[in-house]
Amino acid sequence: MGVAERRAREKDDLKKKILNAAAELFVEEGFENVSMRKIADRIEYAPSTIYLHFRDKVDLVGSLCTTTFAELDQRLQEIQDLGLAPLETLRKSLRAYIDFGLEHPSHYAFVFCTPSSVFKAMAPEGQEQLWGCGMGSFERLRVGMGLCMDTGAIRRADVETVSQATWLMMHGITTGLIFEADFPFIDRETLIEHSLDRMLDSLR
Amino acid sequence: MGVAERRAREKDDLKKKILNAAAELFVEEGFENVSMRKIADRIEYAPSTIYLHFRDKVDLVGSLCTTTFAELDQRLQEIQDLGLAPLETLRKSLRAYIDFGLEHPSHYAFVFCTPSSVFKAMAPEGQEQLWGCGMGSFERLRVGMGLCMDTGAIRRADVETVSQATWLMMHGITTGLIFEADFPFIDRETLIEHSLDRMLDSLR
DNA sequence: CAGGATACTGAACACTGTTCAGTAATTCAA
DNA sequence: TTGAATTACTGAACAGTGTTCAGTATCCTG
Repeated sequence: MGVAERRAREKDDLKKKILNAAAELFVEEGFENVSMRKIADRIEYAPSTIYLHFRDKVDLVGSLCTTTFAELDQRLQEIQDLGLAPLETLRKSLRAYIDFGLEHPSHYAFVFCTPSSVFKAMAPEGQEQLWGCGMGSFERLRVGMGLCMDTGAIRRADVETVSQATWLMMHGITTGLIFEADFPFIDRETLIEHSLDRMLDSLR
Repeated sequence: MGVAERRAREKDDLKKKILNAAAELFVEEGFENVSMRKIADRIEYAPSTIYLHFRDKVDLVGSLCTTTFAELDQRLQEIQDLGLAPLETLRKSLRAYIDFGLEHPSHYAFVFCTPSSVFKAMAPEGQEQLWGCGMGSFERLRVGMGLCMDTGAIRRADVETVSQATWLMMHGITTGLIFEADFPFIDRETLIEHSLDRMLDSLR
């Protein structure tokens, strides 16, 4: 009775094929320029077939981003597992976050620079997954921040306030460097490291 | 021979009418949901008429944003004219910037969260104007920063580096609060003031 | 009043996301 | 080996988008 299994596998294969094609187009041309027809063309199926596997375009791209952001979570986990001093772990995590965003500008921009109204149309489960992914990463920041305070690496303050402000700044660096590519920024490495220095210094 | 003048005035009136209608729709529904047909409907003209006054949609919205961002520049000028201590001027300016962004989320998002490729299609003059507007504001930040160093209000450092990093952080606060409206942020006022405190403290 | 400039329009083109009736292929039961 | 039923997939259509352009209607000038 392996028929059902094979069928399910084939179904899943096509879903992955769609996601792959979409991912390619997404990084090649950005969200705005990805169309269902282009995706369908690339995998040689009719556009309507995609709708048998995804509720709509946002659901598809959202699913794509969930997968990619899981990678960020993994990277943060790995850094945490290194067992470094809390402040060092925190700094490496912040840096990893920024680097991740710059490596996946389309994904980052879609998740954080799309009006929330767009996501409201997503399937609740997909919405939950994407949201949970982001919240998981923020949770890591908050915990790391608390640890730094507990060990006296930074001065004691309201963890929530400090974490949120830190995320906002970090987000600004990422978003700014993604979209303002034409701005005459100084050397990117210098700019990021300087910003991190200041963000962490202000916590001491 | 006032005919030409009257005609020019009428032409300009219609242009303003278009801009007004677009501005309304822009704040009501955001960039994505503004369509040329909706604008045309609102002013009771055919969609094609708009193209007699604007090269394309980006040109129209860009023109809109240029006007709005001129207001920011004016606010910053006013703050500068108050003749306060350099550090106080700087802080008030940063705060004004954030407030401006939060008051005009659609404009801010369009200017800073739109792929630069989109602007490349704009008329060179409009592009120049919008760019100049943003650069003007940044110039103000840089000058203010330099003044703070000269008077010893903050420690001496590379003005360009410090200004760019500061803008990125400020931009993060603005963008983050605009798009992540669903995130359970703490009290907005507290969050902004705390962030400004830290940004400036790290410069002392 | 004729002729020319100007303002404006309607229809079309090529695209978009999305839906759904209908077809083709595959599997299962008799 | 058939017939029925489930499943997979498609083609055409709908309503929307930005944009173009031939053609009309209005106005101003000589």
